[in-house]
Amino acid sequence: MTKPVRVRFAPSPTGNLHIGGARTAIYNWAFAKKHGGTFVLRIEDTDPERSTEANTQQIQRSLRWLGLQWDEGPGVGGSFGPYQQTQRFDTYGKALEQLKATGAVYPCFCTADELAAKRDAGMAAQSFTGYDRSCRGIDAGEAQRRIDAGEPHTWRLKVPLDHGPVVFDDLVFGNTSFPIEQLDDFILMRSDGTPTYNYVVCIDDASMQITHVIRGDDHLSNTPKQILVYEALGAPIPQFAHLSMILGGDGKRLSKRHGATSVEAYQERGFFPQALLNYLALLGWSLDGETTLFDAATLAANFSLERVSKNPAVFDETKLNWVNSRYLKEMGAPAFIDALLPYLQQTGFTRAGKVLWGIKKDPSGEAPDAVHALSGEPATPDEVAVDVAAERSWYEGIYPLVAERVKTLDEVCPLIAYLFSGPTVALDQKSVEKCLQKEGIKAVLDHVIQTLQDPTLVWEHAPIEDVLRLVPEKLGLKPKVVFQAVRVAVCGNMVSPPLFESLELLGSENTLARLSAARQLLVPCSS
RNA sequence: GGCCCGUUCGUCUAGCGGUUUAGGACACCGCCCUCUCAAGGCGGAGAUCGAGGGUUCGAAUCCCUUACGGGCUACCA
Repeated sequence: MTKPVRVRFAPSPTGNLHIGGARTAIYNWAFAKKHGGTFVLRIEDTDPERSTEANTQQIQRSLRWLGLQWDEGPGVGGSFGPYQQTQRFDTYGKALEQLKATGAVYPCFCTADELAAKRDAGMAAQSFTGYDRSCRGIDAGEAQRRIDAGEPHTWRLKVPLDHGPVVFDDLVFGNTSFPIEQLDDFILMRSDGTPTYNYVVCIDDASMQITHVIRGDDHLSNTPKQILVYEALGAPIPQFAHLSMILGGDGKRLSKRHGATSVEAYQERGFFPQALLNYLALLGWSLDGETTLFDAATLAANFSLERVSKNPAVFDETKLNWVNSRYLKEMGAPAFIDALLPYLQQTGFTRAGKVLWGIKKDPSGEAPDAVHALSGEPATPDEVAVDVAAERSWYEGIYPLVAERVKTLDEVCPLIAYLFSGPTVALDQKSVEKCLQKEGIKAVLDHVIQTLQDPTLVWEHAPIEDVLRLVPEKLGLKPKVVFQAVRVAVCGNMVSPPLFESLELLGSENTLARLSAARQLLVPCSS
């Protein structure tokens, strides 16, 4: 009979949930699901300087967004709470009393300055730099007198010198061993009465009955210390699985200077949670070495720590983009428009009634020219939402135009801006020169206008294409010449989503207005 | 400095002593398709498995040494 699996993700709310933390959470979640276990969320907020409630909330939002719902923890409760360390200080105090009673700890009266000096000396001697255990030999009675006298002191673990190497079988790294003499009598309780990380993590994992500790490998070297605490406590030692870290493109630890590192940033940039989850899962784990696309359920059903890599992985946004684009191509128009709504609202694009009208407000100034050229009063998010609801099928028509052309949602609006600028469109100068200002283009536009003015023409992309294909034939021109001219005249740029579908969405009125405008441009003196 | 960990195409990885002329994916290059851009199809280039020693009939796979990278060495987590 093996105990039911209980794992935890224990972020410290000193920032947003970042890529590395998310991957740790994903593996913990998947491991729990795979074994029918419990996934616990615990907030490690013992550092009051850097921990904030806002970060605590943000981390939870990002986890939920990724679909990693915890079974126990903040917001959902559980029978091992509270799940925030700042609310568990009495537990740490009680455990310390137990350790005092068994003589596993001792008070240390060394000051921070004294410790620093000792450390420097050890460093200079090029040897062991841990605590020299000078207070370990202080007589118990004297120690008590000094404590009673109010002398500041910390509580250190009395490392059993005759212990022999601390060994454990890491589920990722395998058998790992640390010489006992390398472990110093580290502090469990600070002089201000707050507990240290290596202490509380043991108390919490023990009292929450965590069976598998899956965490970053920056904790690999801390593990022997923690094992000593478990032993002093007489508590069962969980299984450990350490995860190698995620690096930036330069091989250095991933940090802000590599660009976006928070889950929230990727959410804002238009990545899908399933795609991020999928990509992150692949950073250090593989399903079978062949499969790259899978959903959360497949991950949960197949996850295994044995297949977790020991090597640090470089975070490659290009591949994330590709994974995201695959999800985008599969999702279908309804889901796409739902996901796109916030971006439309931010941009202020609306399709007010029969007249298309676009408004762009881009304070960052990073949007392409086509977007900048639009002007007018921005539509409010509510107006956009109302418009999208009212013109749902029109909006869904956008999906096939962009689904194979963008990788993330934030690329969509710049690409479709021309659909929202009504009877006029901003013309890209270079495109005009290349595709419009050429011999014979005026005649082309005349033919196109005439053709499209046919009142019997059904304004849908297939019939539009059928009649327009006749134009180059009649004029003895290459189709490309004709269609590129129309594209620039109507879409404003020589690069755009598919032409005939665009004309359909634009409607005959706007299409013809733009064609006429372009024709005027070519013949300034003509009325 | 000490201790611990890691090292397969540019990147993520498969590989757990012979089935490997080291497989897949992203990126890259070419061709096809084509109204642009994409997408898609087909094909290509790309790792002597960090290096050097062993063990073995046989090693990317086991052992040792070394180089490089990373972590811990805090009254941070």
